[in-house]
Amino acid sequence: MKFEPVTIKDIGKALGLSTSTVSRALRGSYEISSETKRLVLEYAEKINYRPNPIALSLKERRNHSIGIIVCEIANNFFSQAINGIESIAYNRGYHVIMSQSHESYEREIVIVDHLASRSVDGLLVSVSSETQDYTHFKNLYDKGLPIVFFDRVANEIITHKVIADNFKGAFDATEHLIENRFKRIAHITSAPYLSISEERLEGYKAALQKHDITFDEKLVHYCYHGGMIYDEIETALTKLFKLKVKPDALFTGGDRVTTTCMQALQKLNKKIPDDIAVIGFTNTNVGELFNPALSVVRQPAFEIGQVATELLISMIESKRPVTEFETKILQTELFVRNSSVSREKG
Amino acid sequence: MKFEPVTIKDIGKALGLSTSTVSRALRGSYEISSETKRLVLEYAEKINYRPNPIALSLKERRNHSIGIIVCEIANNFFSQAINGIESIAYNRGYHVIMSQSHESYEREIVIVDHLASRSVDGLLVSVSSETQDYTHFKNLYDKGLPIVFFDRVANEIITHKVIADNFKGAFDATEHLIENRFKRIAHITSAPYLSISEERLEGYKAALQKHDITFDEKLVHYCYHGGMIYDEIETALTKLFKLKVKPDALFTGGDRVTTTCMQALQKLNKKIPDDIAVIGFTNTNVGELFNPALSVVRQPAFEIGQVATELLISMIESKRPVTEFETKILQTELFVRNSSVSREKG
DNA sequence: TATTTTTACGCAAACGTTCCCGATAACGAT
DNA sequence: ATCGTTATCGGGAACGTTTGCGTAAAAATA
Repeated sequence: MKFEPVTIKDIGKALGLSTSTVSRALRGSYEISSETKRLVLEYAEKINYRPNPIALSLKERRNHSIGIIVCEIANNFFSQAINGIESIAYNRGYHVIMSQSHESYEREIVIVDHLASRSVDGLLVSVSSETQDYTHFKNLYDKGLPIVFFDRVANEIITHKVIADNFKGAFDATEHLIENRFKRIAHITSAPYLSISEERLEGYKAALQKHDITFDEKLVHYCYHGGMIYDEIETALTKLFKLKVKPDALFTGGDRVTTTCMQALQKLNKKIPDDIAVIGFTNTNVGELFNPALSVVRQPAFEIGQVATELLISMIESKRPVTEFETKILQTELFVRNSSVSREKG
Repeated sequence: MKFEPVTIKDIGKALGLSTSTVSRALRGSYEISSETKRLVLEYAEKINYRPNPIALSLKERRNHSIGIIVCEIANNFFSQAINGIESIAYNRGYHVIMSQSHESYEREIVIVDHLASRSVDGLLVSVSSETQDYTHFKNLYDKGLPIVFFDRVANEIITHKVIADNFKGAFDATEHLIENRFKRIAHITSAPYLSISEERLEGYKAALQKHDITFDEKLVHYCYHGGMIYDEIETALTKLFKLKVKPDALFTGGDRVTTTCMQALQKLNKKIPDDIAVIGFTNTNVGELFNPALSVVRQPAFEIGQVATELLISMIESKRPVTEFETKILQTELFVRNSSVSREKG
């Protein structure tokens, strides 16, 4: 099934004009008589002519499309971020091409290669949780393909980056727990080499230190699949509850990690916040409907997407090579609800 | 910022061969000596040659990309459906280009026009809640652009469609409420002209009829923005509670409608299921974490996306015009939890 | 009237590929 | 020696556009 496109040539033939004249008339060039312009415009309108974007891309060596690589779309944070991306891209005349790495390094490589073989003008990337080596990005970037990282960034690559203030978000969440008299705060998070994991861990540590609580390695668990695999989370929780001195609170470092933890806690029959208090990084918009209402650190996902896209497009459209790069850090928001406020201790 | 592409011409120049020879060598044509092939292949590998997909698209008049139009990505059902779409498209070598109508008819028209001006080989569409006129789709479809509708379909257009069994899903949900002794069942749903709304309403009515409960128009409320606007939902609920004979149960017809209803009920201080029982169409995967655990009708979103994509690609790749169309109906799943089971009445 | 300027348009190349049609050489067959 | 084959390659058109350059006719100027 193919559909017969109407081209500039068809207009020319119908009107007895050359393609160049038609092209110029369409663009309103001054060297075409107004009479001819009228004729062309009217006819084009009549047969509903649309310029072929592929031909244009070939000429201009531009696609007017940007590629997005994220781990999952079905994730509150990323779907909101993509929303922000799309809102800017759309206004600037760019298409958005999406791919999911499903947290797989292998797949990320294939996708990058696939997307970047010049079918895309730039890349918006949040790396997979498996990714430790960034040469697949580096190669393309060095060849001149604009890339902007958001959320999970590749620190090795010098380009624009847009992230939430993960350190402060984690610090605030942890301090909030401490201020509510919780002393033994566990931390379940994503893969350790992920930039977000590191930043959040540092925030968590800093809050403990500020309040003279010694950091205990045994209270930190990394889930290499970012909460996508239930068992990984349940195992981590089980281990935590087997500790001689059990944790009385839990700070989770990721969207999926948080909700999966909640499910696992329910299954393990743990009462929140009595058995364990919970606060987590997540962008769910139904936290207040949970039982109990879930305290969360919320990232400005939509804005992160927007800012990243603006930076990317500025790179794409820049005439001269960009040499000054910035890392934008957007503030998180703390929503305190019942899951992190002890009824006894309060 | 642009990056200098390596073309078939560069290879030719470097090796003293014509572009045609290089092209043929790359494709392994039999009329090229194995020695030349080796040379070309090696050199291409060395300089990391990638064929320019844009040039190919221009030649083949194919893009190997499919457009998706949905109302919102940040929606459990759609993000899961897109997941399914992407899983198939990826394997078949297609890119996925996404757009959001944000439930706006105007915007849908712009998007369709934008996407379809031959930059896309086919369209996967779930129409916006505002859309009542389908000529923008019809025009393109008649010109030969393959379109497959999923979830919210345009019945007027004869093509493949993939939907959940909305009638049965609604029937089951309603009957479940009835079997749990609820008698006055309200129904809050999306825009009335949406195919899904109609199908679900019919299922709801059928269940009432089966159990000899007379249908009461006053118990049905349409939310034209599909739950995206909080006030619309709260207003509907308030009206329901002002009825002389108040409803004792609520069946919600959509992902966003359901979660927003839950939020509004919480704000209105209604106890579930004592004040009102709730069951709703939603694909949230945290329903069991709600307070109380939420009963849901779940659509096979991922599979719907997959099937729709398979049908679309089969249309795209079909040599002869497709004349036989099917409407695939996939079964929903009922998850009964506490929100729809009365403690008193049970 | 002869010359210059302006107006309005066409030709052809280019973007990167593929592919039809030749072309050239080597080689065996006649 | 001539011819037909076969193997191997190049030329050039085509996909739909844009654009630099050239040029005829018309208009303006001398």
